[in-house]
Amino acid sequence: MATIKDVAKRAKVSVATVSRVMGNKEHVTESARLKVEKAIKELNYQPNITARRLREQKTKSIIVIVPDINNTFFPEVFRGIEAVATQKGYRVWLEDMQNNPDIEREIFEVLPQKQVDGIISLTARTKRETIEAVAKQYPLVIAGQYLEDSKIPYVGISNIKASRDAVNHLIKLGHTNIAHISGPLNQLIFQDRLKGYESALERAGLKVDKDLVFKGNYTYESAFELSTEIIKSKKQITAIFAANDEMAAGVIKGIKAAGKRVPEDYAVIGFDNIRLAAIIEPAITTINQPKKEMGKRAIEMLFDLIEGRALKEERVVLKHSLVVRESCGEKVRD
Amino acid sequence: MATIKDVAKRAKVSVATVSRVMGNKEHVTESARLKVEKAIKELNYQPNITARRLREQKTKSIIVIVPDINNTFFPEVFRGIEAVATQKGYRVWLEDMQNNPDIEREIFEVLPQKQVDGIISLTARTKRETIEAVAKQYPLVIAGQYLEDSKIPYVGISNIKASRDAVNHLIKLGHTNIAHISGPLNQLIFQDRLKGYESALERAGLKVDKDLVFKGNYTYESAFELSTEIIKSKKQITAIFAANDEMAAGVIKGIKAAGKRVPEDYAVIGFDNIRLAAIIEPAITTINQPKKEMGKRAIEMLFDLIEGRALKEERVVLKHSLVVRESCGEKVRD
DNA sequence: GTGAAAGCGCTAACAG
DNA sequence: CTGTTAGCGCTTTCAC
Repeated sequence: MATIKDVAKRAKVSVATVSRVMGNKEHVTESARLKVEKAIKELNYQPNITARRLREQKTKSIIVIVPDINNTFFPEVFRGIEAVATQKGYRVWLEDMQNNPDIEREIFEVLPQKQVDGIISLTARTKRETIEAVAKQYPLVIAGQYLEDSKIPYVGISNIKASRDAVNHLIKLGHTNIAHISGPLNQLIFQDRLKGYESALERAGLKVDKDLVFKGNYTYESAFELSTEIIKSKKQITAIFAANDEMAAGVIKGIKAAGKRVPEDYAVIGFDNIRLAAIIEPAITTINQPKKEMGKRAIEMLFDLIEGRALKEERVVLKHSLVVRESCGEKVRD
Repeated sequence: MATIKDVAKRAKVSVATVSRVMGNKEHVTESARLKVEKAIKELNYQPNITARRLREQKTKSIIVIVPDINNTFFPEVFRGIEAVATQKGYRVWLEDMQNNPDIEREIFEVLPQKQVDGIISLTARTKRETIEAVAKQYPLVIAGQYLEDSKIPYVGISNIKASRDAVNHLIKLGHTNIAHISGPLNQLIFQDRLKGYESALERAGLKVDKDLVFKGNYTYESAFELSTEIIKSKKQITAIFAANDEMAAGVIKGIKAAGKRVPEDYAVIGFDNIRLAAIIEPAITTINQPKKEMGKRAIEMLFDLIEGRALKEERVVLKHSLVVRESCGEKVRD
């Protein structure tokens, strides 16, 4: 591999001049620039980024932590992040926790060694102190999740409002006995989705019944198993609000496996609007989260942090929307 | 951040000694080692990996190129790769081509600048010369795909045999008019799957009919659209072999949308055994590829290459298996 | 067994 | 406008 010295020698200039040309700096005569560019091309020179990083004391790379790469929600956010980062010449490292809390803990613990310029976390399940500790060392933005009373900037949607919209949709369709399959309630967003559910019921004058809340762990499998309980319930459930699409898919599968129909026997509404929601049958009516946008905003905020600019907003709340498909009984073209 | 100098000063030794302790080298007295370790702990010292890389002329990182992160086949292979790589202290950089040939081309073209120790590609769609050129500069292993008559090492399964197994399953169930939805036939693995299909028919004494082959592009959407043609076909098709599960899911959706039933009107068999295959209805009977294993073997081969060891095998062929679910009419517990 | 010092390739401060 | 040079933090000779 040719180095900057080789280029300098060939172009008969100093390394400083070569460096200036590379960096598109001023104070270089046109003739010098031409000579350098010629030499670069002839030697097929690529600057050594490791050396550049060492010198500049920047890694030009960031880490994105995703809870589970198999839930397509996260890859979509990731793509939003990557698009912006790549454009700025940053590398993006993906840390997948494989939906495993142990791995998650470990990731956060070794994070300080990783030496990156910043971190975006699509999860906030880990102990608060651990995350805060990381945030002290690194620019950190959380996306899709958040920490209560924390200074850590985040971008997300209003989970309470969005859930209310979901449940209102069910109420408008005439349902009164609406169950909720929650995510893990140690995560604020799932607490919020539960709150939104309760608040929608209250506003409609319906009873909030603890027996109608089933605790999922946010996976497909967990909801599949809960379907049995839901069907057995004495509460005459006719509609289900699942806290994410994976779980919505899981209950639907379970309900059908038990010989019941969706939406005829049970209307089901989900949350996230992942790819799967449009594929399974019936296609899932759900709340759309602007995933790509979320990624973009997160990385933009991170760059503000990295480059020492003040954040315009510490908390960015994006718009969600209701996507009506088939699983609630209003068949609409997708 | 503390540097090696700070540690040396605090431990009252030279930086060389600190470096030796870090590297677990010999020729350090126990007392010196203890002093250094104490200082490291006290200063919470983390060696600067950028500096180390520059000095060692290694990046300790590799690139994994995936065609489409949304097809869960790839994340599963990726996890196999990552598990091994992380353990060895390597970082894995994911390049997602977003199922876009332009991006793919671009990725391969800029690859030389990326300065990594090695590359694993889960795709081989790009022009052969481009890939070969990359392989000249970098240790490169291809997984799940391959290049004909190329020296580039790869790990995969026998796509011909596996497809034959798939089609044989259909034949055993009594089908004689079996259609095939192929992937893009500029990719060898999809050519092979077509060959396996044809060979199974021939061996069974069935006619091979070009009109029974429908060209998909390996996405869900493409197969969804082809379903119309398949249904309209005059060939009395009763069974379909889709070259991957995404397309199997797509045809199934299309068939059902047209008011026909799977497996009663059309038996469908897929390929890959991705997560989706077990989720959609009917659950897809398919060929399992050992995805995680594939990733592991690929990264092990890559390390052999990086570290200059001779490869035990240039081409590793893993075992596939038939997974019987519902889409062919033999309902079996998953 | 240990330390001094060279040098990986680059950028930027400084001098001219 | 251009060149010389220090130095980023580390590992590894080479002396002692």
